[in-house]
Amino acid sequence: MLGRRLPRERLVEQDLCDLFQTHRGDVRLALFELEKKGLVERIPNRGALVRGLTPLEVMEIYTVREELEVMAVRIIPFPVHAKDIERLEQLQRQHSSAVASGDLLTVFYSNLSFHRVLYGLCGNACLIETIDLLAQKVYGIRSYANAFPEQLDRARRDHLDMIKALRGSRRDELVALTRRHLRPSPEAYIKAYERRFGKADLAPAH
Amino acid sequence: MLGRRLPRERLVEQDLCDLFQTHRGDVRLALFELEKKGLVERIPNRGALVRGLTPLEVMEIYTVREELEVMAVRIIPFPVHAKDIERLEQLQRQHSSAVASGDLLTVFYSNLSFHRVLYGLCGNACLIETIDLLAQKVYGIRSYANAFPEQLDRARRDHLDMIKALRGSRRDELVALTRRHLRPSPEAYIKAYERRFGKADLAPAH
DNA sequence: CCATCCAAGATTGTTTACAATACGGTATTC
DNA sequence: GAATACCGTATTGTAAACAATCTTGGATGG
Repeated sequence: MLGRRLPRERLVEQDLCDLFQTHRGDVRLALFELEKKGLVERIPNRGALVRGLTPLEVMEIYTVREELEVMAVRIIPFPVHAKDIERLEQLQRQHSSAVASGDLLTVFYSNLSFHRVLYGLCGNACLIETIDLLAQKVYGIRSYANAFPEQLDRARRDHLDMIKALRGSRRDELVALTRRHLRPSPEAYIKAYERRFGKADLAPAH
Repeated sequence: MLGRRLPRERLVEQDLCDLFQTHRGDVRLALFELEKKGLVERIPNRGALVRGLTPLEVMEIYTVREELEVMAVRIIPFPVHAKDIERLEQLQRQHSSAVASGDLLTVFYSNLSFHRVLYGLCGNACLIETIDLLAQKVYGIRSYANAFPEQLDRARRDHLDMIKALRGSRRDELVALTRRHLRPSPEAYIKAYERRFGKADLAPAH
């Protein structure tokens, strides 16, 4: 999620055991799980590698994400309890100061919490979980969008606007903000991808 | 999915090793995976049990399923290729004859294939995968709906109507059919649940 | 009679060792 | 000189043994 591990990089089980101070059983479990999430590619008897996403995959994931996140904000019961708004504002402040100080790890986590709480308001546990799952699939491309400070700042302002819309129970505005908020990430990734590999390549990454 | 294993039934690793002729490593992997899907509950150091779904969970899952399946049929490119229609008809015939002969295992699998091919037409791999994931979460409640032959027959007729709508490129009709097709399963489950435990109980299953 | 404690058994979690497989380089053959 | 066979190494996949934990049943004491 921070762009430290690059696509096609090998993930050797024993190395990960040393790194995370655990045994191969758990590392194995994690690798299989990450494979299911699409973040890791596993080749039998050969090992695991970091998996890159093609622009096509990214677009498809974001299409579904948009549908689900819009669905979530559509079913949030209005008006939202003041306590929930406060919780969001608190996370937003945390996110905001992390953006200001350039602490990308905290940016990542506070942004995550913000959205979890926001979508959590919808009350449908399955929907929340599914939104989370899809977000995880594209963790790896966040580092592209977050490379530009202006993108981070725009996200910060989106959050503020979302809180305002929530407070005023303006659902349509919230839906529009949700859609807008999702756009830049895939766009930044696809642009970066095309700069590197050219426009034609839409085949799965190997 | 066939109702052989009942909620709260224990799943002992060694027993499953014997049953599936494999070693504990793989059984362990499977149990963790099933836990993530919500079909199995794991208690650390104590073991795994078959997990029951509450009516609330079932309703939530079906709400999201409906959204996604409707999304899928909305983006299917029309007209559908004749070859794809034929493939669906073939699976529908298989399903139909399994219903007639009461072969529930084949009913299950041919129904699964039918829907996979149908939603596969939408072309969005992530959407297809997510629909599949949610379907898996409610595999366990199918045995309730399938207990009544008239339900099986209704499903059979739905499939025929869907094929007709596909052939005629009537999208709105397909959407309506998709919604209708999803209704009976959760209803049958919730009715059976209430008969057994009473209406008030909406807490998570233990 | 009830609560508590303890020990035996069952089960999961971890470690280790070993087997199977795939890759890369070197020698061999034509 | 090129293709191929071979072998050592690195890594994954499997098996077995061991340790940790929990449950159960009965004994003990109040």
